[in-house]
Amino acid sequence: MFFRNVSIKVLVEIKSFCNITHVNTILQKQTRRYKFSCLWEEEKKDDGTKWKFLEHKGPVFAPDYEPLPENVKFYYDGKEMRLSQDAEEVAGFYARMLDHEYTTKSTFNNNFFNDWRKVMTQEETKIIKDLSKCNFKEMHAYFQSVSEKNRNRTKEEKAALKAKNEEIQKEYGFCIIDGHKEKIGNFRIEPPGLFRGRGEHPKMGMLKRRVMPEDVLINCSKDSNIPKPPPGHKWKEVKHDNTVTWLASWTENVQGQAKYVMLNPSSKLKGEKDWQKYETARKLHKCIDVIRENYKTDWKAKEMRVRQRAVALYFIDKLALRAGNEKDDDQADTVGCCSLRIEHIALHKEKDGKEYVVVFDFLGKDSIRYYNEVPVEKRVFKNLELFMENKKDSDDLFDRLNTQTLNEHLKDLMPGLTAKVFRTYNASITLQRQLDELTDASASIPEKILAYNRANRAVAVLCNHQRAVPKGHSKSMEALKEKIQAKRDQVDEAEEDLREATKAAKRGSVKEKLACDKKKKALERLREQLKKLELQETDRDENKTIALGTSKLNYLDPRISVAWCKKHGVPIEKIYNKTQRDKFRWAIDMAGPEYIF
DNA sequence: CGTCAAACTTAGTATGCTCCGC
DNA sequence: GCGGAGCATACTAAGTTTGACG
Repeated sequence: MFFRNVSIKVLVEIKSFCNITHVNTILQKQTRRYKFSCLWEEEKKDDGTKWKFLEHKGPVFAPDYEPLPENVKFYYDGKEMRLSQDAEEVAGFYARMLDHEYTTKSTFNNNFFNDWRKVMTQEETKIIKDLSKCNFKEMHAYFQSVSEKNRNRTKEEKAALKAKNEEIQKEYGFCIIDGHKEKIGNFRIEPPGLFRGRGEHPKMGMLKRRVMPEDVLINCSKDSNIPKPPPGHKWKEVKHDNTVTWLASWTENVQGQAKYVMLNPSSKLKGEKDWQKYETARKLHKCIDVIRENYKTDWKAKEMRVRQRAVALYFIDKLALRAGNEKDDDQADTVGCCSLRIEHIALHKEKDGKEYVVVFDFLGKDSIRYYNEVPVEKRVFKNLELFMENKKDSDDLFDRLNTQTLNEHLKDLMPGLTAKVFRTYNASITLQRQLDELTDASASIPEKILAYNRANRAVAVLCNHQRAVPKGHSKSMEALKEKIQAKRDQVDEAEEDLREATKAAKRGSVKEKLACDKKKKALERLREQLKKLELQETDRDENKTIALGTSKLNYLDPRISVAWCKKHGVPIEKIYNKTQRDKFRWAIDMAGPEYIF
């Protein structure tokens, strides 16, 4: 807080004699900080407007389809067949995925074949009636050879390509919003292809149509340079809605959902929103005890609706479960807290020596499995038994509860409180507590970084952030183990060397003494290297199925990390990479050396 | 009140790139 | 220089929340 106030004061002075848009780089950075702080300290205008001026060049469209070379053939029922351009393009989407697991699934194949036939000519549909008679192998091989060629591009080709991309980025990748140039997050329209849902998605394999300018809505200021559609085309509509933050949008055909072009997380607009999110979490910290008392009392409520709400909230708080909205059956069957079904939990009066254990086993967001054995209070256990009475496996556990009513209740407990705030809050406070517990102030920097990663990992475990085991993990572990052994041998050798040298130095001249010193240093260096390797081993193995990135990016208040770095003399670059530093610039600029909770 | 969809955040994976040991 | 592991980035699917509508 101290730092922040000083900076603001100083910056107000700077601002008083500077034109913000024309100061030099250093001042610009300072000015931005000023503007951030200022906007956040002031009551923001509460009229829902997100900007006053917005100008951009519109999105970048996917490149046109390039027909296959003549010699790449498609065969149906053993016979060569020339496909129409549209049919060929869609066939190509499938051919690319031939060695992917998707193409072994009947849902994927049926959906693809169905949609493929829709783009065929009438003659083609008359012939192509059975996917299993289609031979895409030449097409597949062709695409493989193309990507192989791309991989083997010369340095010059690569540089040229990079330059071209940068050109596009420069032109389309930025917008002007309220006098500032800001990076756009996704300025490229999604190219056509086959829909790849996660988990058992009923729509997997469906054709994702090519998006045309005629599908695209543009949002910008009336008085800005309105983006031009590609030659010969028109936008669907140009609007000037300053209550939203998107620059362009279109409706995707598979699920009928809107897609948006929005700003990069480094932008002020997104940064402010992020900051607000963590401020709400801090507010929750101030009343969490009351809220916990409150839901514990409600475990005894007369109304079943209230009891269910109280138990659900307990899970959300204790286990960091997601809210769990209802889903349609044209999506993968996944659940969160409110949508848990009887089949997703099992009750054990006693399990592995613990009393009142609830076993959770369900698929959550992205069809990631959540498995957890949790001892709970007796009262919670009894309530769950009650909720499960006379129900089928496929019935809702909380049949009197949904996310809307839960969030309405939360809003009454604290303004701005919703179910997901608990996830943010518990993640951030876990980080802070773990950092305090795991960091040894006298440890080396690599050891401190290991401590940070462990704290980060505790949060990832809490939030159930998982990833596939990296390909070749066990192999790379073995290699690392070998390296460690080799280093150990080196250390032993160096120790022996030093012993000899010490002996020589005792009776020897200046020259021998110097040699001895050198050996000492060499040994030190080797020991350092060994330690580093050993730390790396622990870190990597503990990490194999846990994804740290998601929590770091979305759940951990960056001010905690920044404060920890300052307190322990760890350079911020050791914790955050470039992208992350850009996103968290507001915290890096503002945070003092003290924690936030 | 329930339903729907708009708008925005959160999520894992594919791909590209860098850096390290050989 | 070379190859490959691992990191960074791009991509886009899948969530949450809110507010309009009937």
